[in-house]
Amino acid sequence: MNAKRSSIADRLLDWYDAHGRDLPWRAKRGEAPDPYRVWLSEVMLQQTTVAAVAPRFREWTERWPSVDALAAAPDEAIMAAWAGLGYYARARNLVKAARAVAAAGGFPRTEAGLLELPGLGAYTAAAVAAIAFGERAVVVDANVERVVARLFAIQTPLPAARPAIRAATDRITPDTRAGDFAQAMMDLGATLCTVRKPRCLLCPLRESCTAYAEGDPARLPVKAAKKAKPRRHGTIFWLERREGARSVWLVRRPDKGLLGGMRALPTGPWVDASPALAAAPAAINWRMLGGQVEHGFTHFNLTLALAVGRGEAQGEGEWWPVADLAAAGLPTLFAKAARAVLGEDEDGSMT
DNA sequence: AACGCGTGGTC
DNA sequence: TGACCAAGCGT
Repeated sequence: MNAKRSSIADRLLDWYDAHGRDLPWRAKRGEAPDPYRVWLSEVMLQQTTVAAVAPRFREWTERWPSVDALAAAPDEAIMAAWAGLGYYARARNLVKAARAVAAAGGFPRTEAGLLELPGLGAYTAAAVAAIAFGERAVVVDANVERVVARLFAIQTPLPAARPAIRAATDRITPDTRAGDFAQAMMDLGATLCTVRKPRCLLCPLRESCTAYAEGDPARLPVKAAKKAKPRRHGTIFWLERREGARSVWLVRRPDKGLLGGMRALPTGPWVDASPALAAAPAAINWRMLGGQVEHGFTHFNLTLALAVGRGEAQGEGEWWPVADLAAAGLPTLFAKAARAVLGEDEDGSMT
């Protein structure tokens, strides 16, 4: 059978066997995959780059080598360990899922069962079912959407094109090695069939690719226009106590919403106009620092003024030794603000 | 169905 | 250099 007649899946799997990436969560050839590592890596990789995840995955699995170990850990330790990775609902759901799995004595072994776990949606349930358990599941992430939209020259803009893309992916998914097929599609999307400047001359599927034949594969997939990001303003309060080791007042953010459940510096409301001292955690004389902190979220940009003061705190929170702030597990926004206050910021994010 | 939800890299 | 984007999920 020549290359032209062999299936897309066959050619892709041959390419994967020769050129697939060596990633820390992938089982070595001939070894059985560990569902815990597959699940953890898939959750970490949701909307997060391989480069960002790799070191965090290694640290995490060294500290908590099994789902039972993770299930036994305190919430606070898990949330702090997730700090900096973003999308903190993933960590909240990770805790719940780990305890459900530990209580059940193991992971569900089917796509439908996995879909019941918190934090596993259509993509992750299919990926874990295929990669960890060998089920023939149809795995569609942003890489697969791009590859498939180009292979079949699907012109419909995303997200309206999703049903057609899923159906096309189903048609080319093999009955065996569905997990390798999914990982191969993602490797292809990450290394050759990239958003900009795809390297079509190296692509094992070039002969089957309609977008390549038509001459401008980078044009696909078409995407709906995005809304402009508003800018909001707020104040971060850096409160130190007067006595004892140098300590700063930290609060825990509400479980739902932005940065939910994470340790944080107190903030006032985030509003459209300029900041004020509303909602300060102490009625003291605050000193406003000259610089501001800029931070971008998915759906808005934030400019934060920094108020510094000394005194007794009001409300719930804890005094945290400044020397040990790295262990508090602050989300990047607050870590950035702390650096600015402590004058450790050399890269110009103070404006 | 559209929106809320983080962060860092890329060009 | 700011806009775009990444192994999406929950509501």
